[in-house]
Amino acid sequence: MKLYNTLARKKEAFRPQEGKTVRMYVCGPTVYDHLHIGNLRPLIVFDALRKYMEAFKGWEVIYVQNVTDVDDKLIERSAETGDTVEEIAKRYTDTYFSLLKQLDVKEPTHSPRATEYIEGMIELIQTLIGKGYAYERDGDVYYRVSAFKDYGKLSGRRTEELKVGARIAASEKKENPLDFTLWKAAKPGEPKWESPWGEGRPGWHTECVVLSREFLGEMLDIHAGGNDLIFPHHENEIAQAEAATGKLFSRFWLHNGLLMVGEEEMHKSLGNFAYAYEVLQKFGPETVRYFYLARHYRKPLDYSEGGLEEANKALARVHTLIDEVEAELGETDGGPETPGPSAAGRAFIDSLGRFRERYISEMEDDLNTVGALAAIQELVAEANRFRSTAEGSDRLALKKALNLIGELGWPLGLFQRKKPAPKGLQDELIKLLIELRAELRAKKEFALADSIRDRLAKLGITLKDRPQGTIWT
RNA sequence: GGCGGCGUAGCCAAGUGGAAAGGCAAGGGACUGCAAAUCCCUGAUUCAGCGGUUCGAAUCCGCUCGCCGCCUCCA
Repeated sequence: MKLYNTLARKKEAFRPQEGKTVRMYVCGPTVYDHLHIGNLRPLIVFDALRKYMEAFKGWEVIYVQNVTDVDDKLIERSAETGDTVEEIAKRYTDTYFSLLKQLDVKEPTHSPRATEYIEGMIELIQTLIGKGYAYERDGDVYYRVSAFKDYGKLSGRRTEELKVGARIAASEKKENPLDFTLWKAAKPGEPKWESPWGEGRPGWHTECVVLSREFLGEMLDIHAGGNDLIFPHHENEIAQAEAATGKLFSRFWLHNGLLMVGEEEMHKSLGNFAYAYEVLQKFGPETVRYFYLARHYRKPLDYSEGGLEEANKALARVHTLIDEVEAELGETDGGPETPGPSAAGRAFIDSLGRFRERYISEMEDDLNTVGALAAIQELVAEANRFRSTAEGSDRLALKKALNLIGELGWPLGLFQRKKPAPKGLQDELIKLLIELRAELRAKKEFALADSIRDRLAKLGITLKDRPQGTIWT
């Protein structure tokens, strides 16, 4: 498949470096607050990529996503609330994982907490100092940007351009304003670990290098995150990893576009954000996923409730088909006496393969989920046409369409069928009411018939009269 | 100032050299006792504007206009 590689600035053919194993790392959250709705985009998009690779390419994806549980933001939060850094980290790590579950994001293979790998970070910093890529000043350690000749290769920046007029805070301790912090000496009351340079904590940029290497080795297949991380975060990761190992750090760098509100980026500091859990409460996880996947992942996406409502309607079109075919055909396979499909039935079944091919070619082209959804929508239209004309056992072919929708929807986290409700007394009672109502309708006693329909509707049961009979969902 | 990106129907949005996907909204029709759903039909002679390259351009090149992101923490 082809993926747009930020490092090459173009789409490139992707396959794992080794066999069928994909080593993939996605930058995770700093757990100082609930996620906002914009934070969900990489989680959903790269989850879809991972699941597509697993389901359609037959690759095994080792998916690593860090949890940053020590950071300036956590320390600030602790000072504001009086809770300890540990308490805050625990609280928001828990809400983070429950959010993933709710969104049907497959759990990462590994979700390392930064604080559990401090030792490895210290070792990396020592290696860098030993090779001349870092230096210590008063308990802080800085990376010597001038020592790494490829600095800027990901973001397309040159160090001589960066240093002029840079907004980087000048520090007398740094040799060069571009140098970034690898180890920060602890101030009183801050979380701290012992190190050769005294008590302190690692810098954020060091964390991802160590955590990825721990589980994925020295060369990753894919490193992904929001495009706001390209500089400086990912650039600084490359500088550390490649200086330490002399090897390419990641073969592919994937970056999603940001969520916009009006004409500007959604950001906590701008106060224009909505919390993810609030939006999920209002619209539900599947609608949120559809909303994101209906726009190509590299482009900016405008957030609006209108956009979510539209996604919800597009989604409903698919679910109507699924629910109604389920309601009509249920678990039946027609039994052994069922004749095979007619010519029309066979033509419909054959057409399904074309939608599958279209879906695959869209997904293979830099994860074009927008085109993939269009393929599914066209499949739904085709199935609806077939549904309005097919007769008898031919209608069983609709179950093949449902199976295909489920298969294609799996990587997207969409259109998964609900577990079949156990057949019970309720089922029988509803059938009884439907039969009674049919008799009333035959006698043109519509007022009573409508009353049955209305009262069932109040119980959450919708009746739909079809040429094949009444179905309920 | 440097780097990157965007501008496609009323709205959202794919497509990036060879007949303008899909969704939402709107109008007309079919089906229906009604309802809900579904189906059919109606939409861009055109892709911000202007030039150029090409047999052929929304797609490539140049210029202009409008907008956004990064260059400090950010997904």
